Order: sequence, then structure tokens, then C-alpha cells
Amino acid sequence: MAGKALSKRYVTRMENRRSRTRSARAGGGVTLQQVAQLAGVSLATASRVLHGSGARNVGDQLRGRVEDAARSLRYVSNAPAQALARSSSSVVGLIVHDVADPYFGAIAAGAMQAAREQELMVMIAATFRESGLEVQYLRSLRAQRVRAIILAGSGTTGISTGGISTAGAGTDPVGTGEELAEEIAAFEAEGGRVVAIGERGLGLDTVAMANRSGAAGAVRALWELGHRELGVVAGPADLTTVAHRLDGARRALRALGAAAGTPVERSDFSQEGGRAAAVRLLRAHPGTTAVLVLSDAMAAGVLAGLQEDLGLAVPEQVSVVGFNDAPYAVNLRPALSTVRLPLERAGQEALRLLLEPEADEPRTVELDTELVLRASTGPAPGR
Amino acid sequence: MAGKALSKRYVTRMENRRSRTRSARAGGGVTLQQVAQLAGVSLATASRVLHGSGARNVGDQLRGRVEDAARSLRYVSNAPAQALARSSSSVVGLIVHDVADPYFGAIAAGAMQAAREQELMVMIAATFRESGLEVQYLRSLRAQRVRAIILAGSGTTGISTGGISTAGAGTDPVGTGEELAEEIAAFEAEGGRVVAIGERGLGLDTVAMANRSGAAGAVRALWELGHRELGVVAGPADLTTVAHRLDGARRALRALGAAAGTPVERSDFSQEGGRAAAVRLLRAHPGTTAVLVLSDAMAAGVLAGLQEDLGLAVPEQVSVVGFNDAPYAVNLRPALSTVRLPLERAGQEALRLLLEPEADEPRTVELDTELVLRASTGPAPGR
DNA sequence: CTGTTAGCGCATTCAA
DNA sequence: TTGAATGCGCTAACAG
Repeated sequence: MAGKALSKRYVTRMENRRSRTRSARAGGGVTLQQVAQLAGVSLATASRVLHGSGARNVGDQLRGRVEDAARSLRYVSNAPAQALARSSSSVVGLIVHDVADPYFGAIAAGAMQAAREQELMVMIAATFRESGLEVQYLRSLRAQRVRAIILAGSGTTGISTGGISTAGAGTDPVGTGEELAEEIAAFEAEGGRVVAIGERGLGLDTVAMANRSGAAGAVRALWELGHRELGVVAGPADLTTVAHRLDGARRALRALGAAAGTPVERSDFSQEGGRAAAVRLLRAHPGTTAVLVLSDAMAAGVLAGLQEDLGLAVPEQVSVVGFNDAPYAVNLRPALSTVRLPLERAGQEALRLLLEPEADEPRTVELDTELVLRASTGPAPGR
Repeated sequence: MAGKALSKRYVTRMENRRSRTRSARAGGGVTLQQVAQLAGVSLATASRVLHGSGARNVGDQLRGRVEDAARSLRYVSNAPAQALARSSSSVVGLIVHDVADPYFGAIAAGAMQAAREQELMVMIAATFRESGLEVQYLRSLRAQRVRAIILAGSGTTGISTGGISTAGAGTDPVGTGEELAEEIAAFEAEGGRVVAIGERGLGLDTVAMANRSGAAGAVRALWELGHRELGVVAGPADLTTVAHRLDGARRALRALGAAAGTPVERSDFSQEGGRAAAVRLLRAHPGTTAVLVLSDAMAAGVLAGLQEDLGLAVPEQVSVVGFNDAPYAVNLRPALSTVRLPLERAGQEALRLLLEPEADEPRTVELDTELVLRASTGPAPGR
């Protein structure tokens, strides 16, 4: 949008000057050793009371002294050191395309919620859709020795599927898909767990969304409202989610006995794209009474195109159903009916899957979508 | 919304069975030691070539052998161990209310972008607005020995300000504000850095948004369009952001010589709240030709209230300006004019501030907002 | 230029 | 029940 430079001002306030109390060595924090010393016990004993390993086998006397010492020193255990010693980390990694995208934001929120219940911390990496970064972050997360990694990102159908160990000995992997697979294999070989959200074609445990049945459900709902002339506004052909949704819609139509050849207009996942696609669709097929749009962003554009460009009333003349239930769907006018994806749930399930013992073959958890009917859908005209 | 239970299906696929290659000890990963051994050099040498400490002072011979060994073993350094040894971590913490909220999502995205440039990883914690969790996560992040922490969260004006070290020796802190301050002090005492995004009243380095001047700018723009009867729909009185925005608007009005007593309607930050507030506002002051709404969510409601409940045309009869430039602002009808907050920028600046050497007194970086004019604003009627 | 050694903060045997 | 000793993977002096 506008490119006006933002200014930045420095303000230094004099009030509230900080009073630092460099209690411990300036180096790090308080150590268990220091706590033990203050309590007059051995390191081992302090460790036992503070980190329930040799659980309750410490005398009340010493136990109390250690606890007091820890409190007064504001001791907090050193998680990385702990992880090193017991070789098991308490952090999991999450790789997304973009945290600012509500789709991934919801996934992240779900994962973090579940993480909290398990007392795990989450390290997030955003690739901003650069596929090279995905491999790089996988390495970084591996370097951090995270316990497990969630790979959230809509896959493309073009990705190479198998061949985890086909590369020759000293050969560098070529395709980015290969590299990814190798990195994943290495992480798993070290005992790390990986799960994907959304189909990735890699042999991973995955949490998938029921895109097919979601689209099918929307189609059936429209059919029941009397719509017989449906159209679809789809996104890029190489996205697996798009492919699945489209497939689901087509199958449902066929099952309902619709005339073959439902019109489909493609566009990118943008509002403008949706708007143009809607215009094309209705110009080519003026009889259309309902359109299924494969993303809410495009649906926002479809609503605009229908009402403003073509002067059609929604839902009186044309009904619209979107996909995703983005936060703004309810703010559109009319409020958008849409297929809600259980994104938070997906994040939670992914984390849960991560913590379960590893199965022999990759598992897939498929989460159902939910059709949310709002003001943008109504009975077919003349019914 | 609807509470239909989501089903979950397990599907086990037989294709793509994974071929694990437990190369290293099942325990952890490949160690530097192993690399050194394979290369036939000492641990120190391997360390030098792989982690540029004693930079380029290794012979080409050995260097090559080590690099080959590392590659063939798929060696990745153990970051926590490294951090322990050199006592300096490469991860920063970020505490937000909710990652799924676009406001925080944008901040997080900015921070992560900057982190990437510095080769840092970001550990995120979401408090889901439970203030107790904030303190808890601060502790967890401290336990993880992160290098620094970004505290992003709209503060409330009611928070206790100073008193970092006022509590008596053995006394437990009472208010949650005190606890927070103590936790922060402890982290800083260990050499950690903390910066806040948004005013928090704690004596921290902070990145602030120019809420006052943003609101003032919006008011002036409306004034120039001929509007003389302005109204404000504000949010909860105890949020500092709301207070600042309101203050900015009032000052601007006064400076322009507006009649005292601009009507202000309060509501919570929701769409419904905004809708109701708009109706109240225009019922009480029917002459109003422009309304400044202190958040986009409420603005969406105001748009609905004005047009649907009151039958007023926007912007022909009433102009509307929101605040935040939420992603959906452009999807509203009419597209919403709004004051854009430089959220990503704030995240970046925060990280940058974190890496700068600590100053004697807390610094504040104030980021300017930007007025984005779209279709919801027009000249005052009759001009 | 290269190797040896001594920690970093903690968990965990193994004795006492 | 408690303490001393060893090692987790790595860096950083310190010697050659």
C-alpha cells in the first residue's frame, strides 16, 4: 500500500531510573551450587529437592533449608544445562510460513495452548514462504535440540514424495524437497519427532483437515437450498488444499446428480483475484445461483464483484460460501457463510501426536470441518 | 459460535513406510567429538573449524578433513551446550497475549524477521490474557536462559509503576504487578535484557506507538474535509492505548478550535459493542458527520450500525475512521479508512533495541502511525 | 597451527 | 538419607 516512511523518535526518560542489583556473578544467573552452598548441603541434595528426580527422599530439615535458599536467591534452574545433563529437552519447534497469517496464527495458538499443558516451550520459525528457509530452520531447530518439530505449511502437489535415502553417499541433495526429507530423516535419527499439519507427501505423522468433505458439505447445503447452477472459484492448481477442496466439491456434485461440467474459475488467493474471477464466472454462466469460493480472502472479493461490479444481490440472487472462516468473515457484508477449519485444534493435535510414542507407520489424524451458515447464503431464487 | 463437536479420525497408511537409519547413538545426535575422531584431529581443532572461534587459524589439511567428516556425519552443533560453554544464548523470548490476534501476530512477525537477520531463534509464549501466566512465562524464559525478552501486551493504566525493590527482605510480593517487576529485575540482574512494546509503566526500554498523534492526525484530516461535528467511539477506559488515542483526539480538536465537549461513547473492543455505541452516539447527536473509532473491530460494528440500523450512508452522510489497520479493514464495505500502526516495525525495533548495549536510563522509541484513507471517509455533507 | 585441560550447570550413579 | 565423583557437548585458555 502506501510507502510513506515511518519516522522513529528516541525519547529518554529520567524518571524510573533502574536500580540494578547485580547479586550474582555478572556472568549468568544463580546456580544450583550457590543454592547448595547457602543451604549448607551438597549439590546432589539441592538437585534432588529442587528437581523432583530422587523424589521425596530428602530429610525435612535439609529440604526446608534448600527451599529457603532457593527462594531467597531467586533461583531458577538452567533449562539448557538440565537438558544437556539428562539429554531431553523441554522445547518443541514450530515452523510456519508466516505467524501474521491468521491461518498459522491459529495453528500456533493451538500448539502453544497444548504446550502449556505439557509444560513445554515453543520455538517458532517463520519461513515467509521461502522454501530454502524451511530446511535452514529445520537445521536450526535440530541444533537447538528441540524435542520435536511441527511442520505447518500448505504443501504443493509438485513436491517430490519418497526417496528419503536414495541420494548417493557423498552427493549433495539437489531438489529442495530432497534436502527437506534428509534433514527430517537426520532429526528423526537423533530421536526427534516430526509431525506435519496439512498433507505434505512426506512419510510423516500428519494432522490433516477434511478439505474434501468440507467442500462436499458446502455443496450439499447449497443443493438443499435449491441451488442447481453452482460455480466454483478456486485458487492455484498446485496447492494440495485447493486440489482436495475442488475434488470434494466435484464428487459431491456428481453424487447429487448435477449436470457435468460445473464451471470453475481460478485465481490467486487474493481479494482482487476473487473479484475478477467472480465477474468472469457470472459473465460466462449468467444462470449461476450459488458460488463456492475456496478461500475467504477470495470470497471477500467475490462478494464485492457480485454486488458492486455486477449489481447482483447476495444472497437474494446469488449465494456465496467461503472457506476457512477467517476472522473477518463475520465482518463482511453480508456476513460470509464459510467452511470453518479447526486450526487451533490442529495445532493441539499435532502437539499431542508429537508426545505420543512413535508408531510403526506414519499416522494421520483427520479433523472435520464445520459449515458455518451466515447471511451470504439463502434459498435459490424462485423457491 | 456454533459448538458442534469436531470428530477426529485416525488413518494409518501403509505406503511410505519410514526407513530409519539410527546412525548415531540412539541418545542424542552426532557430537563434535565424533567428528573430531573421524577426522583424526582433536576436539579443539574440530571446534575451531566448525565454529569460527579461533577463526581462520587452522591448516587447510585439517580444515578440509574436519569439514568432510562433519558433512558426512550430518553434524549439527548442539546449541544449548554451546550456550552453556560460552554462557551466551542465541535465543530470545517473546511474550504476547495471543499469537492468533493479528495485532500480536504482526509484532511477532516483525520480531522474527529481525531475529533471522541476527541468526537468533525466537521462543514465544502466549498468556491468553491471564496476567498470572505472564509472570510464569517470564520465569520459564529466564530458565531457558534466553538472551533477552520482548514483552508485548497492551498495558492497563492501573498497573503499579515503580517499586522494583521496595518489598521487604523475605516478603512475598503481593500484587501481580510487583511480581512482574521482581521477575524482570531478576532477569536483568542476570544480564538479560527486556524491552516492552507499548507503554507498560515499568522502567523498561520500550517501543511505543504514537497513538496520540495518530488520533490527532485522523481528527485533522476529518476537519479538513469539512467535518465540524465529530464523535468518538472509544474502548475500555483502563487501557493505556485507548487513553492515549482519546487524549490525542481531544487535544487536536481543541487546537482546531472545536466546540468543547465532543461526544464520546465507550464500548468493549468488539464489533457488537461498536455497533451499539454508534447507534447511541448518533441518536444522542444526530448532527454528527464523522466518527473516529478507536479500533477496527469496533469500526466494523460502527459501519454496520450506521448503515443497517440507522440507514445512514457512509461516507455520504457520515464518515468513519478506524484504528489499527487490521487485515480486514480493506474488506469492509465501504473499505475502512484507518490509522495504521507500524506493528511489524515495532517488533523489529524491539529486537534491535534488545541487541544494543544497555543505556543508563530506559529509552523509548516512538514509532509514527500512518493515516490510510479509504472509502469510508468523504467530505462533510453539503460541501 | 594444534592438542590438553579445565570448566559451564546440572543429573545421576555409586558409596557411605 | 546424604555426599563425592563422573559425564552431557562444547568453548577457551594454556601449552607446545
